[in-house]
Amino acid sequence: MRDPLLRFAGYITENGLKNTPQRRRIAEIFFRSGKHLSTEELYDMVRGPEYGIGQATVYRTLKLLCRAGLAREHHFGDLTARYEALDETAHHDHLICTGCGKNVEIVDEEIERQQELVAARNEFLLTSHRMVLYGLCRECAKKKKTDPDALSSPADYKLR
Amino acid sequence: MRDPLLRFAGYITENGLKNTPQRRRIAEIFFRSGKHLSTEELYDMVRGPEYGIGQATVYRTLKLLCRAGLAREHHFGDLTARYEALDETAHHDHLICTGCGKNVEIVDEEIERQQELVAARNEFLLTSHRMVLYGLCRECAKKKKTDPDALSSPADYKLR
DNA sequence: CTTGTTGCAAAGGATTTGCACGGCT
DNA sequence: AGCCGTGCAAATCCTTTGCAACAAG
Repeated sequence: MRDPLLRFAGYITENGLKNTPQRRRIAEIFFRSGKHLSTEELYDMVRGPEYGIGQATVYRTLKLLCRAGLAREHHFGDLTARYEALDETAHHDHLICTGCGKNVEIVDEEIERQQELVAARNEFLLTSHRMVLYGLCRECAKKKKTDPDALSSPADYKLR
Repeated sequence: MRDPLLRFAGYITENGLKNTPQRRRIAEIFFRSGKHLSTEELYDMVRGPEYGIGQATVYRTLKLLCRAGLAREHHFGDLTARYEALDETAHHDHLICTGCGKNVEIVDEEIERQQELVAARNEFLLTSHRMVLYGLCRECAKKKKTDPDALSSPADYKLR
């Protein structure tokens, strides 16, 4: 059962919850569209002329998806949370350009292996992790050479 | 010049800012005390009977410390920001127990090296990174075997 | 003196919650 | 019928900002 929508439906019934049209619509749009949406972005996508879905429901459903293990909450540089669909067959980390915000998904077997090792060394049973690399993409690095002030500094980017 | 307080003073003068008693006190307490304080915790430590320091000043000073490269903002599981002193001679990542909240600082040369590689492979100039491993420490893993409900699930922990 | 800094309180932004209503089961 | 879920608006929580008084350089 690979389809996240089905998995969501499964989670719902298994836990005595209810499969409402709002939840279906939110999940559907969430899984279909790109990654790393903020609640507000998703809210905007979800509410059509014929749908009157409330913000609160979006928040609640996103949390529910997290609880179901189908989504994950991120805090990158800004203060608003962003959610990404979680497909256990395709875990990944992030590489973010602090100049233009470009967000590349990465995976590195070697790092994953090493993480397990570090955890074991500390007598921890590793359940998950989160890794974000910050840097400048080629274009922004070049731009920076031309006009150093054109880009906000990495330090500033991480400020909030 | 290893002392962060001196470095802070240096940053202040170099940038035409002012070395006020509030800033001195906040920085002093921040660097002396443990890691990963929230603004509120620091605020409580900073305001003594004889000091009337405002919240806003604590927020502002913490930001300033980040800008000076002497502190770093973190968002672990909760929604409030936590700050940690940054000593460039001792970068580290985190290993957190989702059972009891234990927070172990870790460094792994191999991982650091590999991160550079991954960035380079994507034509990124790496400036910094952040990595948090989540798991269960030995005690909590044991506890979980005895009474699985005694601990909040990792998923819940990460919810917010 | 000039300009940055502070404290307070008000403003802001994101997320949660109380509550009455509506809809599954 | 009973209970969960929804929408709305009010409430919270954390953080930022405007402003007048103040203090460092």
